Amino acid sequence: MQVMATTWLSASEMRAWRNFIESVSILTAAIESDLAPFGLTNGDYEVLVRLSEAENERLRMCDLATVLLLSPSGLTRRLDGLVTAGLVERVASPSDRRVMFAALTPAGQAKLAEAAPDHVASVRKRFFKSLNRDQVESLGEIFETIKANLTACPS
Amino acid sequence: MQVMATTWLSASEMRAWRNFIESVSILTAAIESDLAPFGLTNGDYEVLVRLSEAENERLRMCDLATVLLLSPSGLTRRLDGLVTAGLVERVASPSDRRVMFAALTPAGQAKLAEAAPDHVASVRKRFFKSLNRDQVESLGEIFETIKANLTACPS
DNA sequence: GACAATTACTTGCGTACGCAACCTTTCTTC
DNA sequence: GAAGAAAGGTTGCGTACGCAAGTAATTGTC
Repeated sequence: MQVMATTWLSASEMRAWRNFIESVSILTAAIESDLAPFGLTNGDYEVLVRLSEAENERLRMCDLATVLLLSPSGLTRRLDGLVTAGLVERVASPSDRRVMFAALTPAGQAKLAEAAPDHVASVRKRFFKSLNRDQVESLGEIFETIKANLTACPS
Repeated sequence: MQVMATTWLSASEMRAWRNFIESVSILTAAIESDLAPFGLTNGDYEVLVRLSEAENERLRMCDLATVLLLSPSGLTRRLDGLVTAGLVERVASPSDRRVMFAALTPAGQAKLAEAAPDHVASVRKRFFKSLNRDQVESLGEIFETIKANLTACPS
């Protein structure tokens, strides 16, 4: 499709790209497995966190899907599991009958409180432990930039 | 919720962590969709690249699984698709009859040659475009460190 | 040289998730 | 205020992949 002379990745870019890709794989698997003893997946945990941060510990499904970068159907199924586990409730909106809220239950709050310290420790150990202060700073800046660039050109 | 004295993530760490997580989601989806017109997934592409870099354009299944960070069964299925598409062949090893090689076919080489320029352009556009030289350098260093840390403590 | 133990790969099964299709409710427009 | 458009959510279907179990071949041990 693109006929032009290709500019390959430089050695420096290649190093960044491959290490990044591989780190992501290993990291998510490691953090996932650290979370497994609590009966939560990484995605489950994210749901609980987002709900706990929300007003009244509840969010509309579509808003939750947006912040989690999940498709509507993906969220529906993810929630099914959490509802079955009793950690989250579906609550109909009184004002708009299309809308369902996902609401944290007391059990969900308890589960999050139980898992959070270990999860934070896990992230620290897997991700931040080997980095110095400047690197953490750089990292925040770099991915803020990348995210902005990604959302700017969704094409 | 949090009753105990946990060392939470600092603001700086939080920023790095969330932007990182979100960038990964958006980035992989974007790159995946850039690759879709070629009939390849991200994972497919990685297989083709690794085989193209290997001696005789072939690798033992278990070695390929290792470099791709994929489970044996995951690789078996991934290869099924590529074999059906005619991009890769399974070749029995003459010296060890347990072993199967995954070997790039001419069609596979052609497909890679066809997709690579766009893929590189995609990675550049999505990931590197907004970063300066120093940031790319930092990134390489940071994820090299993280990867080393991850492989060092698999616990 | 027979019999574990190990290695290489595949298959059955379960889970996660995206897309497209669908239903319901609300908003818009005239 | 009725018809069409849009928004919110769920379901059916297909794909990806990990784990555990199974098969086949090789290696190690005595």
